[in-house]
Amino acid sequence: MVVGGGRDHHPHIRADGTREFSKLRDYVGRGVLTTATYEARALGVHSGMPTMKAGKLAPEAILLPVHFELYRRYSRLFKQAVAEICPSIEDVGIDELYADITSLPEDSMTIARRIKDGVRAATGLTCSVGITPNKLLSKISSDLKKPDGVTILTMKDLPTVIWPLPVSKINGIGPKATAKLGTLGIESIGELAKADSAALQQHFGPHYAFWLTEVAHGRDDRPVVTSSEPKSISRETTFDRDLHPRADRALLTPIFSELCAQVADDLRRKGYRGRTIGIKLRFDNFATVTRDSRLSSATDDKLLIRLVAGRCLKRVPLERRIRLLGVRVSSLEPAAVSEAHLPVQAGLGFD
DNA sequence: GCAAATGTCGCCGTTTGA
DNA sequence: CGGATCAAACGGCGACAT
Repeated sequence: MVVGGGRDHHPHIRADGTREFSKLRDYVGRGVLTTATYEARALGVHSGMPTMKAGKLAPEAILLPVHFELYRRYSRLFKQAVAEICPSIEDVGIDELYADITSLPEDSMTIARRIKDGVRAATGLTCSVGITPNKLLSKISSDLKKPDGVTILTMKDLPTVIWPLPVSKINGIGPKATAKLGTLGIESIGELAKADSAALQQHFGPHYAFWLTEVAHGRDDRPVVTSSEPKSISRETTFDRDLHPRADRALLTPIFSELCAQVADDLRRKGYRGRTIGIKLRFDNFATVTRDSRLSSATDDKLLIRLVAGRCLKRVPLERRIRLLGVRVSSLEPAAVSEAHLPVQAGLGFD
């Protein structure tokens, strides 16, 4: 079974009230998978994979639609349950968190048990836990035994447990860095730990080279950050088909305006205004461009956002069909602080 | 061919403002 | 008043994450 797809494909309700789910092989569209069961993963399917491509690997898999409201509800329950046990928690997306448990008196295994029991009681779900000296190692460890696992490490375990792993297991080493390290003959974290410092600097620059060496030795002093303010709020959409900037203008314009309205609405609901308006385009060849424009004061007004976003769009050479359009507002400030009712300084006009 | 949505961060070249 | 200089701000983009 897999979850994802894109757009709204919902189970068909039969006459007797039972539900008929769609098969992955029947999917048509440009969506990607949000996740997949371990059975589907065994066939080479994984989250982020284009749904069409997954359909070729696992045609018999059942395709479920995404239910973000439900996931958010369970995310809240899960985090509340852990918060009952752990004093300091950092949010990392919808299904992960870091907790600083330095101050807890119990031993690591007891804490892991309490967390897992608490999460199960609150949600009915299992989770996997890594308990180690820092965030870097905990992130790797929590992934080692899945599902429903516990991994407890100290620095002594580094050579035997961490060093054999591929460098891509390190949070922050993605596909590009992994490939580049591979060309240098560095595949495992252990190989990275003993890699020649000068060679690393040569290829990655002094800053990133230093970081690579630090993380390869399991060193990480980042604190658990318990609160943060958003830096930007955005909306974007991928079209069912690539749209021509002029021939499909009648389709693009209302989508563009709707994205602006949604961003404005998100800003208001979350209590922010922003000074920088930006757009994002992705063309049929998957090349992505962005354009930003800064205002003299922060706004959450959809018409002003639309006006400025429209000016950004005029700065992009439109020689290809467009597959994605996005609108972003950044340089955020709390709406309470910004002067709510100053006269708007820009002239308004429709294009 | 087939590649979402949302967000953060760092780098770098250019612009701007003392 | 015209440059030179330097730091901060801005804007674009790539990499990475869930």
